[in-house]
Amino acid sequence: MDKKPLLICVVGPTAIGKTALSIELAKAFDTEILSADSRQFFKEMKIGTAVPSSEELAAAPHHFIQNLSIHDDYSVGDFEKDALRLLNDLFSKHNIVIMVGGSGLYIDAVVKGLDVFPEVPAAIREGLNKELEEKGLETLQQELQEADPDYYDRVDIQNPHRVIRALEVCRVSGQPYSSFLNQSHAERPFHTLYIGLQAERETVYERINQRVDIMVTQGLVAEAKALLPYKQLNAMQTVGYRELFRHFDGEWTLEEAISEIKKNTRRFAKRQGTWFKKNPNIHWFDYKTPVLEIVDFVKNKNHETNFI
RNA sequence: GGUGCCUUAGCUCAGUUGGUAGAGCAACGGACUGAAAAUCCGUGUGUCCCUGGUUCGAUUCCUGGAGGCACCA
Repeated sequence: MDKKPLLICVVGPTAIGKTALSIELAKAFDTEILSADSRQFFKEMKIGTAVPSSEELAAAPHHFIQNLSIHDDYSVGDFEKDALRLLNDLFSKHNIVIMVGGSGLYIDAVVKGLDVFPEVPAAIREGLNKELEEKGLETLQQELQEADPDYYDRVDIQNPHRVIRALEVCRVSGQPYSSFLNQSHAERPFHTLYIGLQAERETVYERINQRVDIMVTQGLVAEAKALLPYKQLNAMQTVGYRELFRHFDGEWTLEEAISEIKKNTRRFAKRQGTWFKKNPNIHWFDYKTPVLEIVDFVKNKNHETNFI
C-alpha cells in the first residue's frame, strides 16, 4: 500500500462521547483535531452546539471550532476546500490527524469529495425560494422536469431543498444538474480509518436528555434569547435554538420547548445513525470501550495495512 | 352507599345498525452532492378492562365484577 498519512475519523450519534475520544486520540498520537460539525463552526452558538470546553480545547489543537459567524455564508463545499487545505498543512507536520464530527455529509465531503458545481449567486436561490412561496412546489417541479429529466426521475421530488438546489445549478449553468454528478475524483493524499462510537438506543437517548438539561443549566436559554433577532438565518435552523425561539414567541412554555429540544435531538441522532449505518468502512466500538483499546486498534490497523 | 357517564394503539380519542378496528401526536424504518442539527419519504405497533350469557359469530347487545370521573347522600 502507498505510504500516505492517515486521517482518523471519529463518528457516531450526538452525545455519545466523540469529543472526549478525539482528544484522547490526539494526545496519544501527538496530533491535532479537525472538527466536522456543521454547527460548532459558529462562534455565537456555544452552549447549544456542545462545543468542547476550554479545558478540552486546550488539551489538543482544534480546527473549525467557533471560527465563523452565523452571519457568514458557509456550505459543505466551502468546508471541503477549507478542510483539504488545512489537512495539507497538518500532514506536513503529522502522520496522523483526527477528524471528528456528527455531520455525515461534511465528513463524506472531506473523505470522498463532492462533485464540482458552478458557483450560484445568492440572488438565484432567493428568487427560487420566492417562487416556491408564490407559485408552489409544482411549478418548480415542472421546470426541473424540463431542465433535467434524469434527475427529475430520481430526486426526492417532494423535497423543496433538493428541487431548488438542482434548479439553481441548471439556471446558472444552462446545463442539467445531473451532468455535474459522478465526476471522477482525484484520489485523496491520505488514508482514512473510521472509528464509530455506538450504544443501545436507550442509552443514547438518556445521554441526550441529560445533556439538554445540562445545557439549560449552563445558560442555553439566555444564549438563544440573544440570537432571537437572527432566527431566520440558516445557521439558526438548529435544534436547541429553534424550539426556544418558539418559546420566546409565546407558542410554547419553557418546559414544552425543552422537551421538544430533547425530542428533536433524539430524531437527529436517529438520522445520524441512518447515515453512518450505510458506510461499511466504519469500525464500531461500544461507547464505554477504554481509549487504550482503540489506540491499540489504530496501531494494529496501521501496522497491518502499513498506511504511513 | 345511590344514580349517571366512561374504559379501544405509547398518549388523546373516533368507530363498528353484531362480521376482530382508525385518526392526530409519539414511536419506528428510509433517502440524502454547497440549507445537512437542514429537508423530504414511508410504516399501525391492538387480549377493543375482566367475566359469564345470547348468537353461526360479541370490541359492539345483556348479566355480574374491577378501575376512573361527575352529581346526590
